[in-house]
Amino acid sequence: MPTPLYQLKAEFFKSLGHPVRVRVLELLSVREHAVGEMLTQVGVEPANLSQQLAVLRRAGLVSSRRDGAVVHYRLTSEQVAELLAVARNILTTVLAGNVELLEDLRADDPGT
Amino acid sequence: MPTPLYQLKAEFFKSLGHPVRVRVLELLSVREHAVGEMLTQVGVEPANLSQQLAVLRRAGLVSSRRDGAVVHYRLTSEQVAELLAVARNILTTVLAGNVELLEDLRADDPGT
DNA sequence: ATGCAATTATGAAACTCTGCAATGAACAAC
DNA sequence: GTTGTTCATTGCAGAGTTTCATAATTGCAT
Repeated sequence: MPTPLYQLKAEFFKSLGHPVRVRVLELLSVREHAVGEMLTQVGVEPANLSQQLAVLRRAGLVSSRRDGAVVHYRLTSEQVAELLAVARNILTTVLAGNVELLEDLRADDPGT
Repeated sequence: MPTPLYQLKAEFFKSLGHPVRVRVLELLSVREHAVGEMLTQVGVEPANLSQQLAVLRRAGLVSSRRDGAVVHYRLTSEQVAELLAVARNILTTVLAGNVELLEDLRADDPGT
């Protein structure tokens, strides 16, 4: 298997590796959103949000459409919502594992 | 929704955002692998591979087990394989979109 | 023209990556 | 038991990226 393919896949995941970008994708998983709408939900500077949106656009994950003064964003594929769902499941599993660890730690009295 | 949750999700995706780490996860999607095995498949310095494995371990995506001199790695959850599959699908969609763009470009003769 | 929405430009701080050197862990040979 | 070897991990430092704020710019409507 060619190396550049792994590079491509890695770039793909990198584009998801930012809290604002994750938040945006979750908003867009529900429905199309205007930039202004997202601004109030996400709570970052407009310029910052634009930069993160640009990353998602370059990755091909979202597309934008201008309607008068406002710009609307949407997912390019519903599969992105599915990806986020699977990721959430894994995170749940992993964190559940950590909770067990914490309980083990609590039960592990060093004094006895 | 609390901000640290998005931070957590972002960290999760970040841990997938490196070609070596993607490659490792794909190998482990098939079956458990020893570090030495992966070394020959991935083609990076041992120290480098160890670092990438450490990232995956800290993220809770893989677990390791020592068997004599060699260390074996496995996925902590089969769901990781599913995640990679969904990602591959999205990437296919996105790249197909790009191919169309390229064809459009080719058909777009600026001379006429 | 003026104002509002969104994007782009730029630069400083923070973080990631990777090779090299050093360290640790298991095991065989002596 | 300790010496030598192999397998794997950790520490460190430089080079390279990413992030985010401020400032400047573009696009559209009034």
